[in-house]
Amino acid sequence: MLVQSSFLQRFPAGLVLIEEAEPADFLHVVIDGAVEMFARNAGRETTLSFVYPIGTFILAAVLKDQVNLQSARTLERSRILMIPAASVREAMQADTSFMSAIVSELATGYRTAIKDLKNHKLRTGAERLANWILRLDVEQGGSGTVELGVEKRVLAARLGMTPENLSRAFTALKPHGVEVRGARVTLADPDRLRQLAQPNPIIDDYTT
Amino acid sequence: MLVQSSFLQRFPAGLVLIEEAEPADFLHVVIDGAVEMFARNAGRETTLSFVYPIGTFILAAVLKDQVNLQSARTLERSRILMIPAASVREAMQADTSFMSAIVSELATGYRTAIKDLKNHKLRTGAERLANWILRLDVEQGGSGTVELGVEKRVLAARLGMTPENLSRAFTALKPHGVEVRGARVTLADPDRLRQLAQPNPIIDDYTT
DNA sequence: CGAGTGGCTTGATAACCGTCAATCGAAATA
DNA sequence: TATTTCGATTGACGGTTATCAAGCCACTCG
Repeated sequence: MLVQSSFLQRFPAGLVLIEEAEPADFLHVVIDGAVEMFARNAGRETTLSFVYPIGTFILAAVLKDQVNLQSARTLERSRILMIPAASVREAMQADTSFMSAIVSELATGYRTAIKDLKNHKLRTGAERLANWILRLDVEQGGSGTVELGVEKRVLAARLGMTPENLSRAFTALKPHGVEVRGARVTLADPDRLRQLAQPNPIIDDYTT
Repeated sequence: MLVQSSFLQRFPAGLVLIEEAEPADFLHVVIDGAVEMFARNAGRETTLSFVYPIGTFILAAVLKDQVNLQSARTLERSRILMIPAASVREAMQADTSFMSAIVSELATGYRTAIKDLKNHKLRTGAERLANWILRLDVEQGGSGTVELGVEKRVLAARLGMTPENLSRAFTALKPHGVEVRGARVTLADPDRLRQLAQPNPIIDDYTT
């Protein structure tokens, strides 16, 4: 029933999929590509998260039948599964294991948001960047060579700073063994960077 | 079963109930009093939220059987209902309507965290304070006279600033009709304050 | 090849915020 | 009443970040 009512859509890069303050009509599942969640207020804009396969967005708004708190745009060509909000709510009531999965997904998202809040309230921009790089290094095999994966201005918004400030943050990390060439970052001395970053398992979403 | 295994405890003011990075053994329900959720990192500390009756805390950690991301301390004498984590998880699987309630509570908490993140990334300290006061005014009847309800240094941590900076933020709001005397704030011209604050229903948790 | 484009970087400046130190003031205590 | 205490405030200063402007660089396209 869920699958019957939903449909798979292709979108080009840079397309706005949903707008904040609008009703959450569909639960979105990223099958392929990448999506940026962002929000605006009083002329300012910030990026709240990236969603990669297989990830969902605006689940909470769908469940509460409320408006989106965030907008979403594709970062690249993407395939998105769109499931009508009402179908999600019905399926949840009909299928306990599905509801259980939703609880798990919601709890994880909630905890990630809390971590992000701590990241922003308890760290400077350079520290957030250092931890971002260290996480990427772990995710990419710990070779000491890291691909940023997104444009720097997008990364800046994700880290809660301006592109100018991101440049300066990279410069500040240079004495700690961080070299940047385009989208590729090399770590001469990960331990020294770790000393600055002080990665914390209850803020940063990776182990070791 | 839930009620059988759980117990109601009284705590004095200022007592730490749970510590971050420790396993979530009990779901906590604030029956009476007030609780401050806070977190530390690298010598810094910040307050993430206040919990008043009837509110819960560390629900997500309990459900995922993981460690707390936040610490909790009482702001005043409080009565807390403590429910063993395993009981919560069992009851959830046994009772669909209970699980449904958990979904709702999780989704609300998730959305509140996102709002808070937007509040911090998209506003200055003075703007956050202005919106905080306007929300209190609405909650307290819209009379233009507002009780802060917590010590200023606690409020400062909640708003993500130092006590010194909170003092200066109050001073900055003076030209917008905000007068402070101790814990009581009076709004000479709420509309002028609103013009500065630009309250936004998808950031601030109140409706006009 | 050359001009244009867009992302990135750098510099100058100002706004914002944190830290340290001193002081104020109200409430509790002797 | 005098004193102590502690939260709140103020001033000075430095660190952090945003803004504005200019320049750099790689890539695209004519």
